[in-house]
Amino acid sequence: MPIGRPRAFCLDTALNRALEVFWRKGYEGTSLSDLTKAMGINRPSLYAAFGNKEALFRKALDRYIEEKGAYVREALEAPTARGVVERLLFGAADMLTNPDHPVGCLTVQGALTCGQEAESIRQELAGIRAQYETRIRQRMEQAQREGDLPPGADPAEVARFIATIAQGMAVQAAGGASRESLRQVAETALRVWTRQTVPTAPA
Amino acid sequence: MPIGRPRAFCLDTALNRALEVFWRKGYEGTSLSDLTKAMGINRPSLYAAFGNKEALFRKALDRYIEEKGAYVREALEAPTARGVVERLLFGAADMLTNPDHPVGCLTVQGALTCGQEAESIRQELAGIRAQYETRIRQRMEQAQREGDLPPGADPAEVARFIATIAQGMAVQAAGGASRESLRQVAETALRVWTRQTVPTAPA
DNA sequence: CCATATTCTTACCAATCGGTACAGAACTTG
DNA sequence: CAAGTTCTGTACCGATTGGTAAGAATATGG
Repeated sequence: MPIGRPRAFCLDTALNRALEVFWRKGYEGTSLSDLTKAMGINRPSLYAAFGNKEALFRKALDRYIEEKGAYVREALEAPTARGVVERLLFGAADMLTNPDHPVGCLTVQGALTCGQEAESIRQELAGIRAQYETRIRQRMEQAQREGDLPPGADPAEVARFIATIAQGMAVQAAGGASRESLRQVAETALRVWTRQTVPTAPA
Repeated sequence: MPIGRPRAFCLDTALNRALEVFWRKGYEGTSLSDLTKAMGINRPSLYAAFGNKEALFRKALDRYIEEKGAYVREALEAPTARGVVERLLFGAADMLTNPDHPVGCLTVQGALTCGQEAESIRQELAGIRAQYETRIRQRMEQAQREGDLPPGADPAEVARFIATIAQGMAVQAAGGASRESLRQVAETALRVWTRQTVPTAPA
């Protein structure tokens, strides 16, 4: 046990509370008072433990990606390209509407736009979304090497398309879309999966 | 000409400037100072002419829908279902990346999440997005009556899928996606259009 | 018990937030 | 010209923003 007065709150749960608030209200929409109230601590405790609002957001974002983004990592490990997409889209539908936490996706609704002071947060989130697309593309390239994706298909195009649908689902979730409706979107996308990966049908 | 001191600025261009700022920074990310600076007027002039920040946003939103959403109305009037979708998606790709105004879609990035005070704006935007989907659905129902969409297809499902893609494109645009990449997404979606509208292929 | 180290609480900071009071300027009407 | 009306500019409002100084409180190591 470290020397000095012991911390009266749990870092872990406090961070979880902060994540929830940022998730619901976005970076700019969340005030320090919102945070301290939800975390059950005073302002100086927050600053001592997490730095400042921006640093706290980044820590919450790390946790979000680690925990709520776990399904993405698992999906990318599915044996077939089709399985990857299936897990990505249904995983998104479930995560985005999970009643155990706020709806939608933090990387989309955290700061899609913002004032000057939050610009670096906005860019970080955009970078994470870009990474998401990149990882799908790399997985599709692998699938193509493995003969799992037709040689004529464009992995980048497939990845962008899937990422766009997933991000659209995030917008839908932010607007209150039900899990069933998002699952239907995933189903629709999957129904055409095989066809979609073939750029041009031979005449 | 009305009695009293004449207004020293143009209502129309001032509103356009306001729209541009809200579009770039979102409702919460835009401050009164941002607005007055961009509009070239002082605070009391803004309040006298437009009410308050929220009323100004709503007026800017009206103009946005009227002008930048024109392509949606035109798209819905295309003769075939496929033509409708084609115009919707390529129109979105072009509008979302038009260099003459901010990138992305105001109804998506204006206030996807927010603090308490902007809640009514958030809901209004969500409602407009829902309307967008509804209008597509109604057009697909019409197409189905006209035999333009297979009887087995679900107009609501098609509409939701198209709306989701369009909204995903808006997120991509907010992240800096190029016009070409969004056009590619539109192309990908259209390539599978015919197949997609047939729920289950007969065995 | 003392010294040291860390956290907690209270109270505060300057800056900015959205919004407005007020006086003078600029116009029309008579 | 004078009266009436509306806009503009300055200067301000209370509330809230993110962030912190200072001292009391609580632990460990001696």
